[in-house]
Amino acid sequence: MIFSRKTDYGLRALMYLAERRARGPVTLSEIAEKLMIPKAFLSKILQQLAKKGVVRSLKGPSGGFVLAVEPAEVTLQEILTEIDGPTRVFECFATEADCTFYSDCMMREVFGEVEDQIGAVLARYTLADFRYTDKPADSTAGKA
Amino acid sequence: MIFSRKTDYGLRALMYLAERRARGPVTLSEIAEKLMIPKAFLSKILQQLAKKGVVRSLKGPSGGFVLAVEPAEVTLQEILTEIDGPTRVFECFATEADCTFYSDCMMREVFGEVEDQIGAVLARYTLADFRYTDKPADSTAGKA
DNA sequence: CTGAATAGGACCGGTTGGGTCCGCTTTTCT
DNA sequence: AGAAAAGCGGACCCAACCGGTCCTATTCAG
Ligand code: SF4
Ligand code: SF4
Repeated sequence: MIFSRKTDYGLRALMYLAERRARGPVTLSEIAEKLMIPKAFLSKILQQLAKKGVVRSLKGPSGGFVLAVEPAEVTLQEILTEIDGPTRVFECFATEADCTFYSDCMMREVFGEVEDQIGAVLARYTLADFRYTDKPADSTAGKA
Repeated sequence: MIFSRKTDYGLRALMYLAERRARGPVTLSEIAEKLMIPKAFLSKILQQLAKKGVVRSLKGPSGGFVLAVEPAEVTLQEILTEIDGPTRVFECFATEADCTFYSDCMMREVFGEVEDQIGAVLARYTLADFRYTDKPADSTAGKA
């Protein structure tokens, strides 16, 4: 599986942050709770994203995370790369010496093509396409 | 990584078998040796392929493996599916209850699209496109 | 100064990928 | 019939990785 839970968590968190952008930093706890993501784990993901510059993190009280990019400006491909590293479909593990096919390998070619196609799809979407809409007050909680 | 060593080994073995098709069964040992694949491991892969009907296996002396399909008739997609199972790019692990996005999830959509694209590429090739050509007598062995 | 917040390192249990071993069965050859 | 040459298949093994936890250090608002 190319895209893991981490991918999912990270992307969802970014969607959430995109929505709250205007309203200042959002705490880890809030995101984790609303999105039902294990807090400690999400923390790691967000830290990573912070280092890559996708989000900004503010310490101290009234701190939290803020999206640092324009949602429509960052492609899904970029995001996934920052979370999971470049999308690798296959990696040739041999060298010229231990693979008969090395010098003219069809597989490397085809798998390269596959990777390109994936990239192409992923590049067509931006974070702005992934909208978070707040739940309309949980139905089990009596409202009316 | 979607495509593993197993994929690589299996596909290479099939390429080899495609070339030797006319000349009767090829033994596991021969394939393993020529292709530099761990014998016991390759055995497993070929067994699997035999059960799926891609190759036929003959026991006893003068036995071995024979390709059971027409190289040009079987797509890369089919082959890889038999070796590795269906090409899964992402699997949603949540249910309606634990993911806020469930009912209208963009990710599932996009990842589905990605899978389709991969399938499309893979379906464009057949085993016949993956040719094995015997090495022209190893260059280190003095020939001239 | 204190408390609320992130940063980050250590650690951990389960799964899986890659691979081995060995005894069993089938088939052919003499 | 028996020996030898194949494949069959189950048990096992190891290392890496994934998902996740925990604990301490740091930073900053009030
Ligand atoms: S076949 Fe191609 S990809 Fe596979 S090992 Fe040989 S060179 Fe690498
Ligand atoms: S976001 Fe979509 S894919 Fe991810 S868990 Fe929720 S429903 Fe499944």
